[in-house]
Amino acid sequence: MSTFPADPRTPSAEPAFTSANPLIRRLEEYTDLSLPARHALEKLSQLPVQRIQAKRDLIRQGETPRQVYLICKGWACRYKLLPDGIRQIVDFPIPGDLCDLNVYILSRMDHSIGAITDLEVIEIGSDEFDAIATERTEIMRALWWQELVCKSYHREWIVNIGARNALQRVAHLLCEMFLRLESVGETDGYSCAFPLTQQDIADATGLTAVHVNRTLQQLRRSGAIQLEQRTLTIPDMQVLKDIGLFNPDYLHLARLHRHLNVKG
Amino acid sequence: MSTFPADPRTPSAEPAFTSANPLIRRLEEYTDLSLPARHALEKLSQLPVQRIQAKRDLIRQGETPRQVYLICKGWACRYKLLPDGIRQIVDFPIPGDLCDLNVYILSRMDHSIGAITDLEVIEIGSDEFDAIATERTEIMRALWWQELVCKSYHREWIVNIGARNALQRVAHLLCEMFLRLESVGETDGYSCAFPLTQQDIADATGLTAVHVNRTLQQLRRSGAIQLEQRTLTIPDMQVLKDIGLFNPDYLHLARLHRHLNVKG
DNA sequence: CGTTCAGTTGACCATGATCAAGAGTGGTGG
DNA sequence: CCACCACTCTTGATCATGGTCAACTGAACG
Repeated sequence: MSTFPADPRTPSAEPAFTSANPLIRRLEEYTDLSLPARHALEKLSQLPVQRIQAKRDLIRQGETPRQVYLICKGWACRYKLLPDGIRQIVDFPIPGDLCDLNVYILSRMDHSIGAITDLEVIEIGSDEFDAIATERTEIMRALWWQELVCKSYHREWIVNIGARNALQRVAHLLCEMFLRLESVGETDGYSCAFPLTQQDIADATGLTAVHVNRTLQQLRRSGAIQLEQRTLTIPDMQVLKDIGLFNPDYLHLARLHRHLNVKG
Repeated sequence: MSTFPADPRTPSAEPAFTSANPLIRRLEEYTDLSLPARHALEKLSQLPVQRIQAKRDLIRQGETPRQVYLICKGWACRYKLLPDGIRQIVDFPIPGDLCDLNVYILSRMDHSIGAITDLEVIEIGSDEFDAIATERTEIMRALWWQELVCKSYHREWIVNIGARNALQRVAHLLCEMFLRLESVGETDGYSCAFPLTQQDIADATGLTAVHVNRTLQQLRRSGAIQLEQRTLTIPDMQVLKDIGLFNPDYLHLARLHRHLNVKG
């Protein structure tokens, strides 16, 4: 990444078919990766997988990060704890997401990363990472893209919590997570696994669990969603988007138009 | 930035004295820049200055960014507008801040940038920028540091709006802005220029202007702040930090300990 | 001097918080 | 196999933080 060539994205009608590898799928939202780049990424994914139990932390606020984590399977959460014990979740990393490039730049974690579900992660040490960074500036550029997109999620979460009411907040969160899951192939038609408890949703939206409960019931009653047994179904995404004042631009999903059930 | 050398920060007791140039001051929070790097940055700052009137937008959501803006003088705001007209501010860029590196990676702005005060900005086109990026990976690394720190601000704003009450939110915002201003030499002892209207503060904290008014009065009555004629004075930072549950770690100010009136 | 904009104040209201109790579910060990 | 426990979800009653609406003040500016 010593130079910044022009944006390599091309509006190709049908790009090379996406991999089952979530990282590759994710990065291909941004650019059509070259074959050698894909191979380099495939090789990364063959590093030994670490398994983390649900509710454990990968890393805690204040610690010095030693490697980048690539989420292969399961949901994580980035969160901060206030002195009074309140937990604010600021993002839900899902398969294909990296936590965090700042390993190489910031010396201490300013937030914690916890496992929502059992996780499979790959820990990428500096050596492997530097090798990629050196060999394939194309990949580094795609990784920085991911970092900037995650920053865009953060901005939208500020808007969500600061400017929307309870119903809109919850609807918006469900839209975001569904589309992000869809973009890495983790949905099945109109449904996806949805492992968050109502307390998790509350900590992410700045509401209480009690009120999230009532809000979800309202969304269910209106027919906008089904949510039971940790499975979310969105029969008509447009309805949910309208409720949540959802505009998908901030997800920076270039290939959004190819996705099922989404008008953009 | 084709490789990631180890964190170059050293806990030197007294680094080379900081420049009057806010960008250099800002980047020196992260690393002691080499002399050639400083010269390259000084040269940047000699590009022609653009003046933007207060309340004008530098760039709007949906537009394609064409250059990086460096704020030299004045306050800006990043914000998003909801369909129902509500404005949520997600950051206040101040002198030394760049908006945005994503020019080179993201194709469309997902938010707008407006001028709070009259601004002086330098527009850095791709050519100048690529030259720096190529010649001085040290600078690129420092610029990415700034990007990641800004992302950390975003996270803390999510926490601020999602997990703090009105008094805490406003106190926290005042702490953050004062320390950020201090780190680029824009404070004067216990005081700084503070051009935000109560409506601006409201749009940044998810409150209403009326309630911000009452909250500021409470902070004034408690002696935590003085705020009049667009000048903010914080007689005892510790008091305000306690009110706002403020922990400065997320600012990633390595040289914080050198700052006046701050215990860390 | 009138207009505009920011700040201020008061009365009233509503969204969502708090508190409390109970139901359903899954896992664990006796 | 069942009893127990922990956790999540659900529901109702009540409360409070902060929103809404409206009017007024004061300063800046042409």
